Amino acid sequence: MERPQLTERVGFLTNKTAALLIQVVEERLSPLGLTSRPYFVLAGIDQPEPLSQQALSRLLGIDPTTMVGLIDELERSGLVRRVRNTRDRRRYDIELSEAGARTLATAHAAVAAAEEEFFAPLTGAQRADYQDALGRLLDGRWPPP
Amino acid sequence: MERPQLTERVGFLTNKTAALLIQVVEERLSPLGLTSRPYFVLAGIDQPEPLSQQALSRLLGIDPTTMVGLIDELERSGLVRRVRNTRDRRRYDIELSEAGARTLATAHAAVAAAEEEFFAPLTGAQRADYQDALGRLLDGRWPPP
DNA sequence: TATTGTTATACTCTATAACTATA
DNA sequence: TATAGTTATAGAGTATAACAATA
Repeated sequence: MERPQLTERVGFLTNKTAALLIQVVEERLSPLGLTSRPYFVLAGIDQPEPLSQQALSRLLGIDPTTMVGLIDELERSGLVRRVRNTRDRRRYDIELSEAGARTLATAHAAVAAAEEEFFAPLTGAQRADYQDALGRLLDGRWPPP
Repeated sequence: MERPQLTERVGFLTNKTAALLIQVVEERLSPLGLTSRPYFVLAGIDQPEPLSQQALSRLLGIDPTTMVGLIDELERSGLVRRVRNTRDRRRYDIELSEAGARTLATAHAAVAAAEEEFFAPLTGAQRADYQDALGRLLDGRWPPP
Protein backbone atom coordinates (compact mmCIF):
# COMPACT_ATOMS: atom_id res chain seq x y z
CA MET A 1 0.00 0.00 0.00
CA GLU A 2 1.93 3.01 -1.27
CA ARG A 3 -0.11 6.13 -0.52
CA PRO A 4 -3.47 5.10 0.90
CA GLN A 5 -6.17 7.72 1.25
CA LEU A 6 -7.49 8.41 4.71
CA THR A 7 -10.90 7.28 3.48
CA GLU A 8 -9.55 3.76 2.99
CA ARG A 9 -7.97 3.49 6.42
CA VAL A 10 -10.23 1.13 8.33
CA GLY A 11 -8.93 2.52 11.62
CA PHE A 12 -9.99 6.02 10.69
CA LEU A 13 -13.37 4.86 9.40
CA THR A 14 -13.96 2.89 12.61
CA ASN A 15 -13.23 6.01 14.62
CA LYS A 16 -15.43 8.27 12.55
CA THR A 17 -18.29 5.80 12.73
CA ALA A 18 -18.00 5.54 16.51
CA ALA A 19 -17.89 9.34 16.87
CA LEU A 20 -20.97 9.88 14.66
CA LEU A 21 -22.91 7.15 16.42
CA ILE A 22 -22.12 8.63 19.84
CA GLN A 23 -23.35 11.97 18.52
CA VAL A 24 -26.73 10.50 17.51
CA VAL A 25 -26.97 8.65 20.83
CA GLU A 26 -26.26 11.82 22.81
CA GLU A 27 -28.89 13.77 20.91
CA ARG A 28 -31.45 11.18 22.02
CA LEU A 29 -30.15 11.06 25.60
CA SER A 30 -29.96 14.81 26.20
CA PRO A 31 -33.73 15.22 26.93
CA LEU A 32 -33.11 12.78 29.83
CA GLY A 33 -30.30 14.92 31.20
CA LEU A 34 -27.78 12.20 30.36
CA THR A 35 -24.68 11.97 28.23
CA SER A 36 -23.30 8.67 26.99
CA ARG A 37 -20.83 8.19 29.84
CA PRO A 38 -23.25 8.13 32.77
CA TYR A 39 -25.59 6.08 30.58
CA PHE A 40 -22.88 3.47 30.07
CA VAL A 41 -22.19 3.53 33.81
CA LEU A 42 -25.88 2.95 34.64
CA ALA A 43 -26.01 0.13 32.08
CA GLY A 44 -22.83 -1.38 33.52
CA ILE A 45 -24.30 -1.30 37.03
CA ASP A 46 -27.37 -3.22 35.89
CA GLN A 47 -25.80 -6.67 36.32
CA PRO A 48 -26.96 -9.77 38.23
CA GLU A 49 -24.13 -9.26 40.74
CA PRO A 50 -23.37 -5.76 42.05
CA LEU A 51 -19.96 -4.39 41.02
CA SER A 52 -17.41 -2.36 42.95
CA GLN A 53 -16.28 0.98 41.54
CA GLN A 54 -13.02 -0.55 40.38
CA ALA A 55 -14.75 -3.49 38.69
CA LEU A 56 -16.99 -0.98 36.95
CA SER A 57 -13.93 1.05 35.94
CA ARG A 58 -12.27 -1.97 34.38
CA LEU A 59 -15.46 -3.05 32.61
CA LEU A 60 -16.04 0.36 31.04
CA GLY A 61 -12.43 1.40 30.56
CA ILE A 62 -12.89 4.50 32.69
CA ASP A 63 -10.14 5.53 35.08
CA PRO A 64 -11.03 4.71 38.73
CA THR A 65 -10.39 8.32 39.75
CA THR A 66 -12.84 9.51 37.09
CA MET A 67 -15.36 6.92 38.25
CA VAL A 68 -15.48 8.54 41.71
CA GLY A 69 -16.92 11.73 40.26
CA LEU A 70 -19.31 9.89 37.94
CA ILE A 71 -20.75 7.85 40.82
CA ASP A 72 -20.86 11.01 42.97
CA GLU A 73 -22.99 12.69 40.33
CA LEU A 74 -25.32 9.70 39.86
CA GLU A 75 -25.68 9.35 43.63
CA ARG A 76 -26.47 13.07 43.97
CA SER A 77 -29.19 12.60 41.31
CA GLY A 78 -30.59 9.68 43.31
CA LEU A 79 -30.03 7.14 40.53
CA VAL A 80 -27.50 4.91 42.35
CA ARG A 81 -26.49 4.03 45.91
CA ARG A 82 -23.10 3.22 47.42
CA VAL A 83 -23.52 0.25 49.77
CA ARG A 84 -20.55 -1.02 51.79
CA ASN A 85 -19.69 -4.58 50.84
CA THR A 86 -20.06 -6.61 54.05
CA ARG A 87 -17.33 -9.13 53.23
CA ASP A 88 -14.77 -6.55 52.14
CA ARG A 89 -15.43 -3.28 53.86
CA ARG A 90 -13.05 -1.36 51.59
CA ARG A 91 -15.46 -1.84 48.71
CA TYR A 92 -18.74 -0.29 47.77
CA ASP A 93 -21.39 -2.29 45.94
CA ILE A 94 -22.89 0.17 43.47
CA GLU A 95 -26.64 -0.40 43.19
CA LEU A 96 -29.36 1.09 41.00
CA SER A 97 -32.16 2.87 42.87
CA GLU A 98 -35.79 2.57 41.73
CA ALA A 99 -35.43 5.92 39.99
CA GLY A 100 -32.16 4.74 38.45
CA ALA A 101 -33.80 1.61 37.05
CA ARG A 102 -36.61 3.71 35.56
CA THR A 103 -34.16 6.21 34.06
CA LEU A 104 -32.05 3.38 32.65
CA ALA A 105 -35.09 1.76 31.00
CA THR A 106 -36.04 5.08 29.36
CA ALA A 107 -32.43 5.63 28.33
CA HIS A 108 -32.17 2.15 26.81
CA ALA A 109 -35.22 2.91 24.68
CA ALA A 110 -33.74 6.24 23.57
CA VAL A 111 -30.43 4.61 22.66
CA ALA A 112 -32.19 1.78 20.81
CA ALA A 113 -33.99 4.43 18.74
CA ALA A 114 -30.69 6.18 18.02
CA GLU A 115 -29.15 2.89 16.91
CA GLU A 116 -32.11 2.16 14.63
CA GLU A 117 -31.64 5.56 13.02
CA PHE A 118 -27.90 5.20 12.65
CA PHE A 119 -27.95 1.65 11.27
CA ALA A 120 -30.84 2.26 8.87
CA PRO A 121 -28.43 2.18 5.86
CA LEU A 122 -27.70 -1.51 6.59
CA THR A 123 -30.00 -4.44 5.92
CA GLY A 124 -30.82 -6.68 8.86
CA ALA A 125 -28.29 -9.25 7.65
CA GLN A 126 -25.57 -6.62 7.18
CA ARG A 127 -26.19 -5.26 10.64
CA ALA A 128 -26.02 -8.75 12.12
CA ASP A 129 -22.73 -9.36 10.29
CA TYR A 130 -21.41 -6.03 11.56
CA GLN A 131 -22.31 -6.84 15.15
CA ASP A 132 -20.85 -10.32 14.74
CA ALA A 133 -17.58 -8.84 13.46
CA LEU A 134 -17.38 -6.57 16.53
CA GLY A 135 -17.92 -9.62 18.73
CA ARG A 136 -15.04 -11.46 17.05
CA LEU A 137 -12.74 -8.43 17.29
CA LEU A 138 -13.49 -7.92 20.99
CA ASP A 139 -13.32 -11.60 21.93
CA GLY A 140 -10.35 -12.05 24.29
CA ARG A 141 -9.68 -8.29 24.29
CA TRP A 142 -12.77 -7.15 26.17
CA PRO A 143 -14.06 -7.44 28.81
CA PRO A 144 -10.62 -7.34 30.45
CA PRO A 145 -9.44 -10.34 32.55
CA MET B 1 -35.80 -5.02 24.48
CA GLU B 2 -36.42 -5.01 28.21
CA ARG B 3 -33.07 -5.01 30.01
CA PRO B 4 -30.31 -5.35 27.43
CA GLN B 5 -26.81 -6.05 28.64
CA LEU B 6 -24.14 -3.52 27.81
CA THR B 7 -22.37 -6.24 25.84
CA GLU B 8 -25.27 -6.35 23.37
CA ARG B 9 -25.37 -2.60 22.80
CA VAL B 10 -23.93 -2.13 19.33
CA GLY B 11 -23.10 1.48 20.17
CA PHE B 12 -21.01 0.46 23.12
CA LEU B 13 -19.29 -2.32 21.17
CA THR B 14 -18.51 0.11 18.34
CA ASN B 15 -16.93 2.47 20.81
CA LYS B 16 -14.88 -0.18 22.57
CA THR B 17 -13.65 -1.53 19.25
CA ALA B 18 -12.58 1.92 18.11
CA ALA B 19 -10.80 2.59 21.41
CA LEU B 20 -8.91 -0.74 21.34
CA LEU B 21 -7.92 -0.28 17.71
CA ILE B 22 -6.60 3.23 18.40
CA GLN B 23 -4.59 1.77 21.25
CA VAL B 24 -2.92 -0.80 18.97
CA VAL B 25 -2.30 1.88 16.33
CA GLU B 26 -0.70 4.22 18.88
CA GLU B 27 1.60 1.47 20.14
CA ARG B 28 2.92 1.10 16.60
CA LEU B 29 3.16 4.85 16.01
CA SER B 30 4.93 5.76 19.24
CA PRO B 31 8.42 4.73 18.00
CA LEU B 32 7.92 7.36 15.27
CA GLY B 33 7.13 10.04 17.85
CA LEU B 34 3.55 10.24 16.61
CA THR B 35 0.13 9.75 18.13
CA SER B 36 -2.95 9.03 16.05
CA ARG B 37 -4.09 12.64 15.77
CA PRO B 38 -1.05 14.11 14.02
CA TYR B 39 -0.90 10.94 11.93
CA PHE B 40 -4.48 11.53 10.76
CA VAL B 41 -3.59 15.16 10.05
CA LEU B 42 -0.57 14.14 7.95
CA ALA B 43 -2.70 11.59 6.09
CA GLY B 44 -5.40 14.23 5.54
CA ILE B 45 -2.85 16.65 4.10
CA ASP B 46 -1.66 14.08 1.57
CA GLN B 47 -4.33 14.88 -1.04
CA PRO B 48 -4.06 15.79 -4.73
CA GLU B 49 -5.16 19.36 -3.95
CA PRO B 50 -3.70 21.15 -0.90
CA LEU B 51 -6.23 21.90 1.86
CA SER B 52 -6.63 24.93 4.08
CA GLN B 53 -6.57 24.49 7.85
CA GLN B 54 -10.33 24.85 8.03
CA ALA B 55 -10.90 22.31 5.24
CA LEU B 56 -8.66 19.92 7.16
CA SER B 57 -10.58 20.64 10.34
CA ARG B 58 -13.88 19.78 8.68
CA LEU B 59 -12.45 16.65 7.05
CA LEU B 60 -11.03 15.28 10.28
CA GLY B 61 -13.67 16.59 12.67
CA ILE B 62 -11.07 18.51 14.66
CA ASP B 63 -11.94 21.99 15.93
CA PRO B 64 -10.20 24.74 13.89
CA THR B 65 -8.69 26.22 17.04
CA THR B 66 -7.17 22.84 17.92
CA MET B 67 -5.87 22.50 14.37
CA VAL B 68 -3.74 25.61 14.82
CA GLY B 69 -1.68 23.91 17.51
CA LEU B 70 -1.46 20.63 15.61
CA ILE B 71 -0.13 22.34 12.49
CA ASP B 72 2.20 24.45 14.66
CA GLU B 73 3.69 21.27 16.09
CA LEU B 74 4.02 19.54 12.70
CA GLU B 75 5.60 22.68 11.24
CA ARG B 76 8.06 22.91 14.13
CA SER B 77 9.02 19.28 13.45
CA GLY B 78 9.59 20.17 9.80
CA LEU B 79 6.92 17.77 8.52
CA VAL B 80 4.57 20.35 6.97
CA ARG B 81 4.70 23.90 5.60
CA ARG B 82 2.17 26.73 5.72
CA VAL B 83 2.06 28.39 2.29
CA ARG B 84 -0.15 31.42 1.69
CA ASN B 85 -2.80 30.71 -0.91
CA THR B 86 -2.18 33.19 -3.72
CA ARG B 87 -5.82 33.56 -4.73
CA ASP B 88 -7.15 33.99 -1.18
CA ARG B 89 -4.46 35.45 1.00
CA ARG B 90 -6.39 34.68 4.19
CA ARG B 91 -5.76 30.98 3.67
CA TYR B 92 -2.80 28.76 4.10
CA ASP B 93 -2.25 25.77 1.86
CA ILE B 94 -0.87 23.09 4.15
CA GLU B 95 1.80 21.08 2.35
CA LEU B 96 3.85 18.02 3.26
CA SER B 97 7.61 18.53 3.30
CA GLU B 98 9.96 15.83 1.99
CA ALA B 99 10.54 14.71 5.57
CA GLY B 100 6.77 14.77 6.15
CA ALA B 101 6.15 12.54 3.15
CA ARG B 102 8.80 10.08 4.37
CA THR B 103 7.38 10.08 7.91
CA LEU B 104 3.87 9.59 6.57
CA ALA B 105 4.96 6.60 4.44
CA THR B 106 6.61 4.99 7.48
CA ALA B 107 3.55 5.77 9.60
CA HIS B 108 1.18 4.28 7.02
CA ALA B 109 3.20 1.05 7.13
CA ALA B 110 3.09 1.01 10.94
CA VAL B 111 -0.66 1.59 10.97
CA ALA B 112 -1.23 -1.06 8.31
CA ALA B 113 0.66 -3.52 10.54
CA ALA B 114 -1.50 -2.51 13.52
CA GLU B 115 -4.64 -3.04 11.49
CA GLU B 116 -3.45 -6.47 10.33
CA GLU B 117 -2.88 -7.41 13.96
CA PHE B 118 -6.21 -6.05 15.14
CA PHE B 119 -8.31 -7.57 12.35
CA ALA B 120 -6.61 -10.96 12.46
CA PRO B 121 -9.71 -12.54 14.11
CA LEU B 122 -11.71 -11.84 10.91
CA THR B 123 -11.43 -13.72 7.62
CA GLY B 124 -10.68 -11.65 4.54
CA ALA B 125 -14.35 -11.76 3.54
CA GLN B 126 -15.51 -10.75 7.02
CA ARG B 127 -13.11 -7.85 7.07
CA ALA B 128 -14.26 -6.74 3.62
CA ASP B 129 -17.89 -6.89 4.82
CA TYR B 130 -16.97 -4.92 7.92
CA GLN B 131 -15.26 -2.21 5.91
CA ASP B 132 -18.17 -2.17 3.47
CA ALA B 133 -20.62 -1.70 6.37
CA LEU B 134 -18.61 1.28 7.61
CA GLY B 135 -18.73 2.75 4.11
CA ARG B 136 -22.53 2.43 4.03
CA LEU B 137 -22.89 3.93 7.50
CA LEU B 138 -20.67 6.90 6.67
CA ASP B 139 -22.14 7.54 3.22
CA GLY B 140 -23.84 10.95 3.30
CA ARG B 141 -22.67 11.55 6.87
CA TRP B 142 -18.95 11.88 6.19
CA PRO B 143 -17.05 13.60 4.74
CA PRO B 144 -19.14 16.63 5.65
CA PRO B 145 -20.68 18.79 2.89
C1' DT C 1 2.29 -5.34 52.12
C1' DA C 2 -1.49 -4.80 48.91
C1' DT C 3 -6.07 -2.99 47.58
C1' DT C 4 -10.42 0.27 47.49
C1' DG C 5 -11.82 4.50 47.32
C1' DT C 6 -10.49 9.33 47.60
C1' DT C 7 -8.21 13.89 46.76
C1' DA C 8 -5.01 16.96 44.46
C1' DT C 9 -2.76 18.02 40.42
C1' DA C 10 -1.39 18.37 35.77
C1' DC C 11 -2.02 17.52 30.96
C1' DT C 12 -4.69 16.97 26.85
C1' DC C 13 -8.69 17.85 24.01
C1' DT C 14 -12.62 20.61 23.10
C1' DA C 15 -15.61 24.80 22.79
C1' DT C 16 -16.52 29.88 22.91
C1' DA C 17 -15.54 34.35 22.14
C1' DA C 18 -12.90 37.97 20.41
C1' DC C 19 -9.28 39.74 17.51
C1' DT C 20 -6.46 40.57 12.66
C1' DA C 21 -6.14 40.39 7.96
C1' DT C 22 -8.16 39.67 4.09
C1' DA C 23 -12.29 39.03 0.96
C1' DT D 1 -20.36 41.88 6.12
C1' DA D 2 -18.28 37.50 6.11
C1' DT D 3 -14.33 34.24 6.32
C1' DA D 4 -9.35 32.15 7.61
C1' DG D 5 -6.41 31.92 11.01
C1' DT D 6 -5.07 33.12 15.72
C1' DT D 7 -5.16 33.80 20.80
C1' DA D 8 -7.05 33.46 25.42
C1' DT D 9 -9.77 31.04 28.34
C1' DA D 10 -12.70 27.77 30.46
C1' DG D 11 -14.52 23.16 30.61
C1' DA D 12 -14.36 18.30 30.03
C1' DG D 13 -11.66 13.75 30.32
C1' DT D 14 -7.60 11.32 31.61
C1' DA D 15 -3.42 9.99 34.25
C1' DT D 16 -0.19 10.11 38.29
C1' DA D 17 0.88 10.24 42.84
C1' DA D 18 -0.22 10.20 47.54
C1' DC D 19 -3.31 9.24 51.41
C1' DA D 20 -6.85 6.70 54.86
C1' DA D 21 -9.25 2.61 55.76
C1' DT D 22 -9.25 -2.10 55.33
C1' DA D 23 -7.54 -6.66 53.84
